[in-house]
Amino acid sequence: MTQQTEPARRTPLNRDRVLRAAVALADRAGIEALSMRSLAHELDVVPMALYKHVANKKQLLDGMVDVIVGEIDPPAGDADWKSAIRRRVLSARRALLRHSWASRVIESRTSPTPGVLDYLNSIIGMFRAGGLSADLTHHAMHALGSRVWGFTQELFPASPGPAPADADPQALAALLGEMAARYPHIVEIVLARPHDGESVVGQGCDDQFEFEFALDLLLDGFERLHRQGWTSAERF
Amino acid sequence: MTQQTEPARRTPLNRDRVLRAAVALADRAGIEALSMRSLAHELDVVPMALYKHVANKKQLLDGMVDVIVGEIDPPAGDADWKSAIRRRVLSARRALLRHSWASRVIESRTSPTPGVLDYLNSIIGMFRAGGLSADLTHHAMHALGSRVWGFTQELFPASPGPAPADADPQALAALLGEMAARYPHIVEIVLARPHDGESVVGQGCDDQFEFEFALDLLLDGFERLHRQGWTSAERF
DNA sequence: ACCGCCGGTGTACGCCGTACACCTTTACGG
DNA sequence: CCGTAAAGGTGTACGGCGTACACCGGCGGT
Repeated sequence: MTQQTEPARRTPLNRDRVLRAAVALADRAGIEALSMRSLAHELDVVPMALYKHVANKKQLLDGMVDVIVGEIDPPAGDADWKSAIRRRVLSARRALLRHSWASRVIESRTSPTPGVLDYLNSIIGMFRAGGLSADLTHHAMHALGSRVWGFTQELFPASPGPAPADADPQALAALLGEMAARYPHIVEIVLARPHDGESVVGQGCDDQFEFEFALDLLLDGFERLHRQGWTSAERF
Repeated sequence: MTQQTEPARRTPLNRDRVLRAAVALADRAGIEALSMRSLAHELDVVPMALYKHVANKKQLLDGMVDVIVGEIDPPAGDADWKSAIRRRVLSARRALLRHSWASRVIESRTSPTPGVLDYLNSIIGMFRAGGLSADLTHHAMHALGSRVWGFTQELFPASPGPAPADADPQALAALLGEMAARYPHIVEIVLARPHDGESVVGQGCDDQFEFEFALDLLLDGFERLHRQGWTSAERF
């Protein structure tokens, strides 16, 4: 028989399948569990096979970034520049939140990929279309920083100390006491959720609110500067 | 002779010497060249010796962060909250700029060290001393994000494409042309330095200016919200 | 005189990324 | 129809990493 009885022939790999599998694996097992070997195993292939489709691991990560960037909604034509940019950035945020590893990978990339450049180019274009000067737009992009991607560096990646979901509440309260003695301002701030829930530990912050708060503060600032015809030459 | 003729006995290691050597090595050779092995070699010691002084590499990096945080100037008592915070943050920036790897390490740390907590606590205290509510301060800290450390995620870590210090200007100009065709807005922005130097490629941005621009935009925003008695409950 | 501990050693394990030579399958031009 | 060359997958191997674990010399305290 010329046909192999084996379950047909594996459909051959290609760059796209590799990238998608990498994204899926990182989603499921975490970015630190993504190695060329583990990815190859996932694809039922020997590690070196991957190198026929991506040059090296850096390029793999770059490709994964572009996959995620491709999930960001295209700009919506209507609306003023401010809310158009706001919407787009929040869309980027949703994409990044779907892949919790993505922000860390974007941070660590050392040279921009075409997809990244496309996105940045288009955001800049939205500022310009809104009438902001190239000068102001330049500084606005810097001011946004990683916020154009919809994320901010978390100051407290998790609650400090051991995970909150362990140990008896006795010890937990004691720990909070220690914290309050040593870092009174931090504790006060962490507990500062205006009214409602008075759970002992502030159950974390509303990240979405925090993000929009800062984003709006910046966008409003840009708008104000734009209206008053600001140029960077003013501060000689 | 009971005395060894060898150059006496090596003064024994301790945690502090290890951390300082690690910082020095990272400064000199880059953070990616810092391994337990290379650090041990630097200290004329076998790799495993380090583990008598730091639990593992994560803790080594945490310790290095605390060394850098220790370089940040203490708060200066005089002056209003805004300029006091401004000064402190810019001092943090100077410390981080002295150790170019530090921002990346701070970003990647997963749980805060005592030194980090001290610093954040004191910044928060400065907001509170200025009269800002715990609520507003909370959001202000989030809005600052990594900017309390004096750095911002760079959008273009270097100029895109190959390093600028190579190849003939002919090819470089052609590359710029391609860029301008594909990413017109980016190119316009990059070249938008108000008057002076008209070098072909914008020779990079004035990072210090960009940082202060964004920092002041945020601080001014906080001040405005403070003056008008803003609380987060407003946006129900 | 002894013991215990502290700091430094040596060996080894299991990961990692990837260079390189090899083999199979497929596509195509003569 | 065949020969060949490319494309895609394999196997082996190397050097590097973090670190577990057993060990050992010398010093201080009893």
